[in-house]
Amino acid sequence: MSAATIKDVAREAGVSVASVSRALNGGRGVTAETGQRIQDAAKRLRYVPHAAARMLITRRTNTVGALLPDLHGEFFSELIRGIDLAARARGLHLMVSSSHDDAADAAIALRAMQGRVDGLLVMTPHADADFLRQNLPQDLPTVLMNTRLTGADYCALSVDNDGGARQMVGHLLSLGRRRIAFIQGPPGNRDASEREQGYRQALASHAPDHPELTVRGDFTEESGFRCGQRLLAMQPRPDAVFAGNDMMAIGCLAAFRQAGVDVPGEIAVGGFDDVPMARYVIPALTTIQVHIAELGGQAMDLLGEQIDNPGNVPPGTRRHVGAELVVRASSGAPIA
Amino acid sequence: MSAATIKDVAREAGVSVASVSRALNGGRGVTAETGQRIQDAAKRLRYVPHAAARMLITRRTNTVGALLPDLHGEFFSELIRGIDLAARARGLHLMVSSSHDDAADAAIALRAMQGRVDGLLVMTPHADADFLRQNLPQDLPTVLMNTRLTGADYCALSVDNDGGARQMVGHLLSLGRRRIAFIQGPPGNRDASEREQGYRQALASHAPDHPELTVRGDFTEESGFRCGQRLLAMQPRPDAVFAGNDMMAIGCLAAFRQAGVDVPGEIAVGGFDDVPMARYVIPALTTIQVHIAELGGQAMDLLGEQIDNPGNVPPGTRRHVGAELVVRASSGAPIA
DNA sequence: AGCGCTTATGAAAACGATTACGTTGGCATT
DNA sequence: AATGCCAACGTAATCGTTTTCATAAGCGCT
Repeated sequence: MSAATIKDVAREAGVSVASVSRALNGGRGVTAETGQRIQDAAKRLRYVPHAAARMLITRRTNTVGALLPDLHGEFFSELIRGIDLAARARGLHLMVSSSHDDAADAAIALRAMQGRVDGLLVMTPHADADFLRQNLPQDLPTVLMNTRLTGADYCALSVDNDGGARQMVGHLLSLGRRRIAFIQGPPGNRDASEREQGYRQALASHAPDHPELTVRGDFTEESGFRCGQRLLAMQPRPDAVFAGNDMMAIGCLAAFRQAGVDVPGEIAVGGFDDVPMARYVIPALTTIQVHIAELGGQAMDLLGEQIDNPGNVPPGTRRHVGAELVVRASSGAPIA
Repeated sequence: MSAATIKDVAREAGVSVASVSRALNGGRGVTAETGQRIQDAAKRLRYVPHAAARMLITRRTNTVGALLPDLHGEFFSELIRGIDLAARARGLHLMVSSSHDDAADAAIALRAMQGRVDGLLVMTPHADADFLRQNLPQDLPTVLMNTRLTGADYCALSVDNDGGARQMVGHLLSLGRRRIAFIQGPPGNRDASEREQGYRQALASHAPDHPELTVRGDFTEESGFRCGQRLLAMQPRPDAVFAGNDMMAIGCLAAFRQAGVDVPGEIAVGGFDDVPMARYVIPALTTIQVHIAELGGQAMDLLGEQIDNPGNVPPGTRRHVGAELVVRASSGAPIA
C-alpha cells in the first residue's frame, strides 16, 4: 500500500478533492464542520501532499539552492547555519551544492538546479557577469554573496571589509603606532583588495604623514611568515602590522617569535576574520570579527523578498554585513 | 515567454512529445537522425525538463536529505563535503536541514522532507527507534550516522571510536607510560562512551596491572582545564592523559602549563578528533584522526545503494570508518 | 508478391495536486 | 412568494512529463 493521496482523503471524508485541498490550505470555502472531518481523515490516513504534484501546478518548489565554493571549517558551517535558519523561518527548503572549484563544475551544478529551486544563493570566485548570464535563467531570483561582481544586474551581499579595516587602523593609531604596515592578500581577491583600500584610506584621512607600507602575501600562513621576515628587515622597522587575514597574521607572529621580536612590545599585530584559532595563539590575536551567519541569513532574507514579491526588489540591491573589532593581546591595548 | 516545455521542443523538431522524451533519456527508440534533430531543437530552445513533472510520473526526486544537529567548524564542513561529493557522483541532489537541537524541531524537519527526497541521512542525538519510526515513512531508505541507536531496523555508519582509543592507549603504553588517565565525555554520548570502552579494554588486555583512572568532562575546553587540575592533584600522579576529545585535551594542556607541569616530560597528553587547532597548540597534540568526509561519503554510498536496489541492502547494515593515530609532540614519542 | 518481424513514431493515459467555474441550497429582501 | 445573493461544494481542466499501446513502415525471407 502506497502513500495516501488527496483522493483517498476525499473518499474517507465523503467530500470532493477540491474541498480537501481547500480545507488543508487556508481552510476557506469549507464549513468548520467539514473542515474538521477532512482534517481528521487526513490525519487518519497519514496524508502528506505529494510535493511534486503541488510544484507542478503551483510552479513553486519552496526550495532555494546554494552554490558554494570549496569552503572550510567555521566559515562554511556558520554560513550554512545562517542560511538554513533564515530559510526555515520562511518555510523554504535548502538545497546545497558545494565544493565547486572550477567554473565548468559550477556551471553544471547551476544548471542541475534549474527548475528545482525558486531562487539561488551564489558564492563563487568564477562568477563574472557572463558566467552567470550564461548559466542562469534570467528570471530566477538570485543573490550573490561576497563576489567581485560589480555590475548592477544581480543583488549581492558583502562583508564590510572597508569598515573593518578602518577600525583596525584606527585602533592601532589610537595606541600610538606610527609605522603601520599592511600585508596584502592574493591579487584579484575582492576581500583582500577592499581591506587594503580601507587601510589606505584610513591612513590617508587620519594620519596623512604616516607612510604606507605594504608587502604581498596570499592569505596562507606561510606567506604570512615570509612577510613577517621581510617586515623585520625594513629600515626603519614598522611598529605595527595589519595582516589581510588571520592566517597571515598568525604566520607573522611565528616569524616574530622566531626572530625574538616582542609582540606587542616592539610590534603590534592585527588580523582579519577572527578564525577560531585567533584566540588561542600567543599572544592572542587582535582581529576583525565578521558575523558569517548573519551574512548567510541576510542573503537568504534578501532572496526571500525577491521570491515573495518579484519586481519589488530592485535588481542590483546591495547589502552589507558589519565587521567588528575584537581587541586581544597582540595589539598591546591597555587592559581596561 | 516562460521556459520551454517538451511540447515546444516537439513542435520545433517536428515530432511528437513521446519521441522527444525518448531521444533525451537514453536515446533508444529513435533514429540517430531524428535524435540529432531533437537534440538540436532542445539546445536551441534551452530546454530543461520540468523537474516536478518528471518527479510526479517517475516517483523519483533524485534528491536525498540530510538531517543534522547543531554542528560546528571542520566537522560540519568535512561531513557535508563528503556527502555532497558522493551524492553528486550519483547524480543526486542534496537537501540539508541542520542545526536541530531538540527532537520536536528535528521531527518537523523530517516530515517536511517527506516526498521531496528519495532517501535520508540522519544524524541526531534525539534519534531513538521510536522517534524515527514515528517520523519516518517506513519505506524510505535511511542511513543513520553516528547515533547511539543499536536496533537492527536501520542502516548506520559510525566512527571506529573503539579502535582509535585502543591505538592511543597502545601508543602511550609503548612509550613506557604506566598510569594512563582517561577524561570522559558527557554521559550518554555514544562517541564518548565508546572511546572510554576502548580505553578500558586496551588497558585490560595489554596492561592488566595498570590502574584505570577516569575523571568526567563534557567535551568542552573548560571541563578539560578543570579535569587537568584534578589529575594533577592525584597521588600518585598519572604520567599520561588520554582525553575523550581534542578540546578537553587542549584545556588540559592549559591547566598543565599554568601549573608549570612539563608536557610531555612529566605527563604525556593525547586527544581524539584531530581538530585543526591540534597542530597549533604547544606542544602540538598527539591525537586520533577521523576521516569525517569519508564518514559522510560512505553513508551516502550506502544510502545510494538502498535507493538503487531496494531490498538488496539488508536492514541494519553497519559500516565503520577508520580512525588513525597522529603522533605529535604532546605524547613525547622519540623523533623518528 | 505476401508474410511475419523489427523498429520508429504518435496518441493518449497516467501521476496528484490546485483552481476556475458551475451548481446547489439557504437566507434575506422586496 | 418570488427574486437575488452568497457560501459551500463538486466537476473538470490544467501543469509537463513518462510510458503503454497502437499504427505504420521497412526489410528479409520464402
